[in-house]
Amino acid sequence: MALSSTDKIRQKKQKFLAREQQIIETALDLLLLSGVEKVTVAEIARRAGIGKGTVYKHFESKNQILMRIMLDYERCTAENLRKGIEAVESGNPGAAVKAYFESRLANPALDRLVQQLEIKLEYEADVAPQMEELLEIRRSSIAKLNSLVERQISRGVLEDVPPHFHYLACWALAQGAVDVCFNRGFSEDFGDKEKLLKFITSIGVTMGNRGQFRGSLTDL
Amino acid sequence: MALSSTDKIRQKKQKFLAREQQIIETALDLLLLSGVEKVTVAEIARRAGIGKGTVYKHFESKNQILMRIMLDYERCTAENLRKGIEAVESGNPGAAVKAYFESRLANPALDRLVQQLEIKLEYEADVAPQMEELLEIRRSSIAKLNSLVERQISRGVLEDVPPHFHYLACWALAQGAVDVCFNRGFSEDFGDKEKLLKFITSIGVTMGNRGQFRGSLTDL
Amino acid sequence: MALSSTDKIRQKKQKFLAREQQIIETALDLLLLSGVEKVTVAEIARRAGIGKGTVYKHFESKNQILMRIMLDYERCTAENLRKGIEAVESGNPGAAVKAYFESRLANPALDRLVQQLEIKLEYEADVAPQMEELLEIRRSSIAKLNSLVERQISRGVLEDVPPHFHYLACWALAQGAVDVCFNRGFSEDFGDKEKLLKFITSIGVTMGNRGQFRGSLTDL
Amino acid sequence: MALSSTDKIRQKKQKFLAREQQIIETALDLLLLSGVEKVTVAEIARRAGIGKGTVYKHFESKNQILMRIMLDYERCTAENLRKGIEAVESGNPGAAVKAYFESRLANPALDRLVQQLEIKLEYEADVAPQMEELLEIRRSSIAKLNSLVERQISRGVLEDVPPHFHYLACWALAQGAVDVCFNRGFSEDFGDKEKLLKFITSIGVTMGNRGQFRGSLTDL
DNA sequence: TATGAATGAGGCTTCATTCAT
DNA sequence: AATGAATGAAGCCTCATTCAT
Repeated sequence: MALSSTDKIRQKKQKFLAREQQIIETALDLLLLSGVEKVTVAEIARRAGIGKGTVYKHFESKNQILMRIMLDYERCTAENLRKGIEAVESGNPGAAVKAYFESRLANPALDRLVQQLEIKLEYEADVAPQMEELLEIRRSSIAKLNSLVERQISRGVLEDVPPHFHYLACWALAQGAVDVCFNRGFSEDFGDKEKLLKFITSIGVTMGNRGQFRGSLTDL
Repeated sequence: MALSSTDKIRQKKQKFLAREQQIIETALDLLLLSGVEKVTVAEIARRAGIGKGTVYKHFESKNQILMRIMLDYERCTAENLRKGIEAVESGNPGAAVKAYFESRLANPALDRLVQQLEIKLEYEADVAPQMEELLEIRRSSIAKLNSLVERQISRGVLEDVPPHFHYLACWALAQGAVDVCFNRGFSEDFGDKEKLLKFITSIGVTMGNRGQFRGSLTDL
Repeated sequence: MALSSTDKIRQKKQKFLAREQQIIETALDLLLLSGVEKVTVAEIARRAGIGKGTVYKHFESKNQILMRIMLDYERCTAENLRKGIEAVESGNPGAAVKAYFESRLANPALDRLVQQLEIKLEYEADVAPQMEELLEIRRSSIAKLNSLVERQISRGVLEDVPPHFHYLACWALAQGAVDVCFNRGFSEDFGDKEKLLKFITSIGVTMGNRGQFRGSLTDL
Repeated sequence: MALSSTDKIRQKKQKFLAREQQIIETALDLLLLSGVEKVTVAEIARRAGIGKGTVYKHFESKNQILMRIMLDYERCTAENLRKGIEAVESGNPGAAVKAYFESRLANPALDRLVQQLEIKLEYEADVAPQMEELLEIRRSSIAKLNSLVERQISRGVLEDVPPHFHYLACWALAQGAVDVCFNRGFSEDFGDKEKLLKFITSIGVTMGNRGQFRGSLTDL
């Protein structure tokens, strides 16, 4: 039953990577629980059941952990969007918007967290390369969206405004929908969040369609 | 021309209040300039040209300063909304939504700052009473909106969904519109923010109107 | 007996400056006692009877404290050298060298400490401006020495080698003399350090004089 | 052609010793490159192409590595000095001093490094035995020097001062000459370090000779 | 009343050393 | 024997708040 040396090494690497994932998940849990500014490296380590030093074997800095969470999320969102765009091309016109909304509203707490992380990390020098990578992902998504929207405008499905108006409006609504879920005073008493988010998604799917505005866009 | 004792006292009070306002404004400037987590009490005092100790004569804690900024803003928004609702009652159906959007999008940077302050202060014990006050303002606005929306639903202007769906969707869009203005990668290359915000406002004004969804709401 | 407001302010400033001096002196004591790498900011603060934070009201970083000690010492040495050069010009040919040696050997422990500080701080970014200032002081001393030595060479007092040979040799001997005082194994058993340093100073004063080498310099 | 068991063991020992040497050399390279306080065990291991744990199979602690470098150097210097003293006894009076200077100035960077290591390790408990060994080497050299100098004094070659004055002065000059090579501000602009060191060596060879001081030693 | 020096808890990070594989 | 992941003590620095003047 002896494992070969290669196997042992592979096993070790697996364990190492598993621990990395564990750090990220612990960090994520804590971030969701206590808020971005309350989480410390010491606490992450304690909760993950490891030493502080171990964290730094996996990540160069605390910011790198946060950045990793952001990047993972951004990649996931971009992938979902990509699938949605594909579905549009297969003849399902609302699919992209729907996919985007569902991707972001599937876990609003996480989405909101990532929004906050972005604010925190925006100009932190030690994660600049990763931030650039993130922006690159977005730019790629934008490029795809632009051509998609342009086609839909030329087909008369969407209002003839600059393409980015459409997807930025969409993004705005999704962004805001997430906030709705958490803001005290407005939403805390409403138990039917699910339905609300569906309603908002419906708006997202139809907004910007030609004819919706009934003349209110003449001044654009 | 010596001032009477009463006058002197009044003058002093005026000066004291003026200084308080100055602290708030300086803090606001710095918050907008550097971000919520970068501003220190020392810097506020320095920029306001007063001593750090003086700041604590006016506010019990740093959080109280931030809270005050939030409250001022919330009151202003609520007041604008109130005027909008009045206008609706004077026969201008879209006025409330328009007023609300314009109020929040007039200074997106400030709006965004306040969103962040709310996250930061959400569960800080030392501003709990003021936070309650803020929530009270919101509840009051909500009550007004609820009856307004109910009337518009019964008149067939708006879709027949729970009233809060309408204003929360509206709030979400406004919230998101603000974020659009600042997020890197999505919006940095677009110079026509003005028009974009008008476009989003247009969506806000028409969204939720009956007939917009063309059957997509059957499952609510 | 009431002090005027101005007096009070002045008194406060004095106290503040006195504390700054106290920090430097405490730091110096500790550095001499325990070695450059053993002294911590916490320890300095504790020994000075103040809080850690207070240290950072006076100095931007730990390195700045060390740099200050270096600069103070360098200025003092440069001033002593300047006086020595003046004395040379008043007709006392060995005065400069003697002044230099006496200045540095007056407190060998301090001189040695400063040598070590220089190594530590050499390429630390946060004290680069002050390091430049220190080098400027040295350059100024060098310029004076150069012209002095050139005159003595042309008068036939010193060997005709590049001027900097003379003062660098001098500097080397002083530098080394300091080390002699502290190196275990060589000097620990000798109680007559005073006389030894005088002997070395004598060498310093006469070395490089014309005729000393008796032909051993022909290959230069 | 299978190797005998004894041969295999011998081969293994060879390899083990070679690795030890490699660690020392890698450490030395790094120390010269980055400075005593910047080198970590991890970096040494990485550069040597071995694991960190392996380093600790060869040395009990990081300090032991540094100590070893010192001891190697000290032994080398002592050996050179011994040869110089032999040459003196063969009728070459300046040979000892010359050998000593040449030994130390042959690689000033290394000499300087060792000076710094000595400061660092001076009172470190875990290398105390090795430090004692080093001091023993020095004492042995000193004993030889003492008798040599005494003979030269009695022959009228050297000034009649306590013997250790002579070799300590010599040591001081060598020590300082090394520093001259590296100190910024004094030496950075001079390209003719070679000649300078020869000049200083010349001084070393002649200093302390009878008649040099022309009466300036009367007060000793 | 206004001030700003003083405080110290608490955060991030480094690195020599250990030990299970 | 060789490895390198894990550890945690220890260091530097920040900043909201207090308090003597």
